[in-house]
Amino acid sequence: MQQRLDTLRHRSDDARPPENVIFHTVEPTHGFLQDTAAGLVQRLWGYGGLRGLQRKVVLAVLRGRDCLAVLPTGAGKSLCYQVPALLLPGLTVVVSPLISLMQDQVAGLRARGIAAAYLSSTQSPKVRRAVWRATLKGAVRLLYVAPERLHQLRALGGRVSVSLLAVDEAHCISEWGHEFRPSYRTIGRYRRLLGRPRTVALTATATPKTREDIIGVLGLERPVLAIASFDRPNLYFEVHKVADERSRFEALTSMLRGLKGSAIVYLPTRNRTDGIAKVLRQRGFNAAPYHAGLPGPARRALLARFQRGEIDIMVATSAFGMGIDKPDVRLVVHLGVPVRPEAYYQEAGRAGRDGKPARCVLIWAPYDLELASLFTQGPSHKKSEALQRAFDTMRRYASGRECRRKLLLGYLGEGIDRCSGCDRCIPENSAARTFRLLPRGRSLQS
DNA sequence: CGTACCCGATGTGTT
Repeated sequence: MQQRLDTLRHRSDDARPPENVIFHTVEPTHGFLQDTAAGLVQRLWGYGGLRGLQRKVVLAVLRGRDCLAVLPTGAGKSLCYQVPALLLPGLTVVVSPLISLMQDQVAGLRARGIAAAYLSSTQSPKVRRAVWRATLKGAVRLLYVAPERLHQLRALGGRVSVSLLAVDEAHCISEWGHEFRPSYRTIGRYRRLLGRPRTVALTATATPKTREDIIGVLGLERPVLAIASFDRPNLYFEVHKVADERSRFEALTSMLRGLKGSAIVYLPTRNRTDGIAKVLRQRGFNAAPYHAGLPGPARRALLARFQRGEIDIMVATSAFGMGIDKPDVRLVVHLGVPVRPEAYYQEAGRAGRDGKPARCVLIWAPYDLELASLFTQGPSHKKSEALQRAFDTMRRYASGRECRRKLLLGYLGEGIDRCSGCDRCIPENSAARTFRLLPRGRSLQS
């Protein structure tokens, strides 16, 4: 509670770029042809055109269809709704989970001359009023809001028609909607209130069950599905079982000593994040802790320093996640066992975004499984069978003999022909050579 | 365990 107050207090005195509410307007483009969408992408983004599944989504949305897009980071999810937003008349409402994501998106759009805006608690009443005024005048093409604010869209009162609703990071409906951010499960209601505009839901990770949940909650009608492969051939998956904290720390430092480039170390609690970061620093590593207990400005500074390469190792809770896109993370280590495989895969997948070889390592001790099992009860001690099943998969991931990649991708609903590298399929030292994971002469096993 | 929005009360410093 105290920490929550701290975060709030620091948010207001935080230095932010000036809130510009003067909009430039891009020439409206008429016509619903593929050429028009491609032309727009060329003119405003400088890309050759739309890519595979991206084009599928854009065309489906332009034809008036609902759409569920499950595309990995880097596939260009944002364009899937931004391009239709510019080609359709009226307003596009984008539901986004984080203020920082809204700010990034709006800044990017405005840099291209697109009239985009967001509404959030960080804005002064003056700025918020200006955004509303511009929106009601029809001067805003894309309006970003958190789900908690959707009810305010009643104020549009039919004066502005919403032609497209986009739900970014739509997995939040399933992952956060039940306990943490219940507003996520009410989006469907506001969709009906807005006259059931065509709707596109986007996420990078969703199991078949999560997809059904998203479709149900939003009330998508015969949605077009655009689902990409999640296999990341350049990632090597490995698991190390240890008996105690001492050997766990030894395993961790031996990996970090061989590190070329940057790494993320994930821990289950803030306390342990602080502790491990401190000990690593004492041992001479360039590491820093990151979690939601730190004041907002400090978090932003840490993120910026990590992205500039001034911090090598981020020791973090799951707060270190959305909106991070550092291409050259060579190693992601989990100390402890996450409950949900999709969360594990998403965090581990922050390694090797540049396509070059990278390692995803889980270091676990038997008591980690008991702790994780406790978490499957949920915060209100409700038994969740779905969570139980998810954790069974993670237990098998940690302690079973199956191919790590096949298990994770299978859980995400994808079958694979062959594994490009995990400690069950390729012996570690030959993998160390293939993946160039370590400097010459070092053995992977400590 | 850990993830974030929202709002409104209270306090601090500037016009």
